Amino acid sequence: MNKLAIPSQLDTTILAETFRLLGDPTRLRILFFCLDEPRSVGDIATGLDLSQSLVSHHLRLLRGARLVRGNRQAKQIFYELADKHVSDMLVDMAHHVCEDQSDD
Amino acid sequence: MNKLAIPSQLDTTILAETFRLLGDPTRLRILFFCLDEPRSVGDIATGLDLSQSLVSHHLRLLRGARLVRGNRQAKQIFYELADKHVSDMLVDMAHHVCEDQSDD
DNA sequence: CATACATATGAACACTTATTGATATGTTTG
DNA sequence: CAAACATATCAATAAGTGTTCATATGTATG
Repeated sequence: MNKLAIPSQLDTTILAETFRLLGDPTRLRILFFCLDEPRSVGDIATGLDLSQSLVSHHLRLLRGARLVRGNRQAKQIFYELADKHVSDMLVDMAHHVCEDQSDD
Repeated sequence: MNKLAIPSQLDTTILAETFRLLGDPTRLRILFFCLDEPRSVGDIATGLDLSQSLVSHHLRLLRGARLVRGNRQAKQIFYELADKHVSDMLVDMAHHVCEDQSDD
């Protein structure tokens, strides 16, 4: 794909779908919480003060979009970001937004 | 902010807000359409086959988040991405997602 | 100043989605 | 195999959002 080419309508839809998933504060917090090390569902729920059910629901969406992966370890399932692309995306965007904070 | 620091809850909210706005196919198409050169509302509507009203509504949201800027030129108003940060963000993410397309 | 053109706004609707509470599935241990 | 623990799923609800249609605001021109 060219540097500044307008994505096809299909690509746009896929891209939007990814953005949409990242566009929820709870999901973003879950992602950042799993950024450094894999975390179990329970740890996420406790660490972010969310219900286990809610965490599981969000993880399903994130899993469906291949933004996270889960590895079972006995009874627990540890989730981490799917790959370096995803984590880079998050970190880059976080930087963009931080440097972007002009007054409103 | 540190490279891998977990953003504060406030930052997370702001970041999510930005992602959320990018998470709509129509808005994304508008943004990409204005990526190379400023475009009038009418041009956007015609070029993307959207109603003038819809384009205007979306532009208001994008304006509110300082993702686009509009410059009046006689009767028309030309919109362009707010700054290099925003365009870089878009291009970077587009690349990420393109390289990310594994089968599902 | 009236008309035409370009953009913005308001109300309403259909639709999606985040959250909760209850329950089911799966996994280990006694 | 039963009990305990961890995670996933189901159903329901409340809140948010994209889109449309009608109308208003603003700007130039005769």
